Amino acid sequence: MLDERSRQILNAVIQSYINRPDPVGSRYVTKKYDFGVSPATIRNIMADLEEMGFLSQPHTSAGRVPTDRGYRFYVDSLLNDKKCSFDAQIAQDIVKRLEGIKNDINAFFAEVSATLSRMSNYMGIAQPPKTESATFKKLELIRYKEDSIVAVLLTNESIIRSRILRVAPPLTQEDLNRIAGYMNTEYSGLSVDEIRTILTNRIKTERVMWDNLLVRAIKIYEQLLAFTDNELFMEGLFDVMSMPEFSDISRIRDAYRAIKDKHMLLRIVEDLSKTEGVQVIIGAENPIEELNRFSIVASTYGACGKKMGVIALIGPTRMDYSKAISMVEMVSNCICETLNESE
Amino acid sequence: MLDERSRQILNAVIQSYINRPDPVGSRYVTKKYDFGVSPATIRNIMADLEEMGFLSQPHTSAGRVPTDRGYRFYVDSLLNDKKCSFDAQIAQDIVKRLEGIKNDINAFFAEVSATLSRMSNYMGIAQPPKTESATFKKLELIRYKEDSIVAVLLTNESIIRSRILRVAPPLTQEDLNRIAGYMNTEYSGLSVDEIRTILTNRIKTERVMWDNLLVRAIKIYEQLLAFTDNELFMEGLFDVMSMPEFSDISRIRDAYRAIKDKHMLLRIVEDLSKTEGVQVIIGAENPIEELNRFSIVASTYGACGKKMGVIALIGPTRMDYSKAISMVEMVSNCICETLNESE
DNA sequence: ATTAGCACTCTCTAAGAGAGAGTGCTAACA
DNA sequence: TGTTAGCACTCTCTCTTAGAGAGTGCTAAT
Repeated sequence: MLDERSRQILNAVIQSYINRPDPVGSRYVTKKYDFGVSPATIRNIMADLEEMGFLSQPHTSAGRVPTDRGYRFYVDSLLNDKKCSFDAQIAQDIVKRLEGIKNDINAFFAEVSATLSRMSNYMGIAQPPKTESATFKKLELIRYKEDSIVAVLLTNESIIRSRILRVAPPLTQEDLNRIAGYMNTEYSGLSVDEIRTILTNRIKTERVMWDNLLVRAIKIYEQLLAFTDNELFMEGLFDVMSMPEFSDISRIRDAYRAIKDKHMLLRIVEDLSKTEGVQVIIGAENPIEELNRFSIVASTYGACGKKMGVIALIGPTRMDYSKAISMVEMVSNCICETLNESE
Repeated sequence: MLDERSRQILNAVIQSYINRPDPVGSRYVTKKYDFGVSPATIRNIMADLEEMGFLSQPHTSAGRVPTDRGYRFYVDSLLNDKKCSFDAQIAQDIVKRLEGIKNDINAFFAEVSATLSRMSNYMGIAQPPKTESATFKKLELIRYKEDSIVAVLLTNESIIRSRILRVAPPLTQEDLNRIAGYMNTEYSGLSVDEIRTILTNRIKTERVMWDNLLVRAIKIYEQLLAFTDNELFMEGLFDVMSMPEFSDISRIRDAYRAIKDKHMLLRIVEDLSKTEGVQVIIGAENPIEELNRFSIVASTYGACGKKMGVIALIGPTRMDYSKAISMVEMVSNCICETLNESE
């Protein structure tokens, strides 16, 4: 439905516009790209492209601007074509930088989001792996004060979760040791979430054989998991906001609030985490209205084939998709590499 | 040097300007505040105040705007006069909200900064207590993988610090227990920092009596403290940035970077933490040039008379100092209360 | 000491003119 | 039939100008 030349012109317009957010005119296209035809011809084709919904005009006598549909076409052909691969050197640098802090899962993913942002000038987002999907390694329970204990949960994925929990009635350190011992011998190697299911089933079927302590164990375990430290690291919000298309500060207020709102982003990220590989959400494709002028390039990451979380870049719809996609892809690979090494 | 009426007029101008950042004219003052004199008189006095450096004019035929010196005068007399005390109800609400999360020191101070920001519409900053100044309660060491252990440090102040540490050569769980046991029996109740000093001294004087393990203990302890999770929570950056005086987005770029830069803020906060009580830094009083158009209202907080950290509000120089001061004061008290209860 | 009156200064806004960029259409051309 | 040159037209942007409005400083009168 779109001949080769039209596609090339569409690409030319989009790339121009990505470089600088000014409407692209026919004359400019002939000057900058060598199609061997006159501006008038370009104009005709651009009019066609507009009719098909790939381009639009801010006003009658302005150049053309890509529509979301235009970007979509562009991105799809980008995803199908060759991947513009990244400099291996850069990847090495990132791996090296991440290597140093892989033992601190939060610092690690904070650095991931910072790296994404720094390299792209868009907003970088990194969701650390959920404790729930990690592999239970060890539980340690320590008496803290009369009515409170400290529970420390270790997983194979270098995730440590430690919390002060309220327990009533009080438990002795011996009790705690027995509970922890039970958990550690029985459940080591299962996923944190599986254990939760098993525990709740167990209490139904076995009817308090282990008596009190099993119940207490479950309570503690639940309490420990109740804290959703479902963090999301983001960096570079302001970089995006200071791009020329957002120079009118009043208009971006809502967008800012939406982007800043971690919960809202989390919802999107959760959706994304269902699908593997790089995904691109362009402008109004996003269900969140406030984000209609932004695009998201996201990818899941994981180790050993297991999806563990999502990283993403958020930028204006006219973002450099080619760069963003390859960057997200690369960083995702770096994460996998680093995580796998630490196994 | 300043008669009563002049002071009142200065106050009037400043309060007007705080409400809305428009230069304040003589006519406006007579209308809004009832001094029983004509605009001409006000003009004379304002001219005097300008001469003394408390007010200035954006241009010859505009109203007056307070200078930093004007604000300083205003704030000082504010601090000397009655404290505008806060609604006890609000304080109760805050205490209640904080109560629920006092066991998670990070969530706690994240909430503090959010509360400060939400209530004032300025930027709220909260520095959680440093681990170093907390009281050592217990150290727990757990073997994690061949060459790494998990160290968990508990303090009386509900601070948990847990890290994966690399240890070489490997240590058995027994070794770890001995090290932890040693630390727990010897040092419980001292401050985390004191212990550090004692340990290093000890190794010098006692010359490796405890042999290897003491050295290992010190190494682990140092390693654990090496991570400066000297966090600073901030909330509401954008609220400040979207105030009318910053409507020109390009001009606030540097300021944004300065404010966002936690390290820079940390330096200021560190300075502030030396002095007790509420402190106000107005505009250019701040050594950081990028922050010359902002003011900071800060206060230390602590429990049992011990200074533990700093909270602050950052806003434009025309911020509502009265409100900001009493708010910071109140929140500081709420923190103290909550922390003391948990002892 | 205070005030009314007045000339003056500066900003802000609206309106208008002209330049510039880019389009769509038409008619000619290969 | 696809391409192109030419041209009138549209819309934005910028610059200028003029006038309104707000507020001042000064002077002379109270």
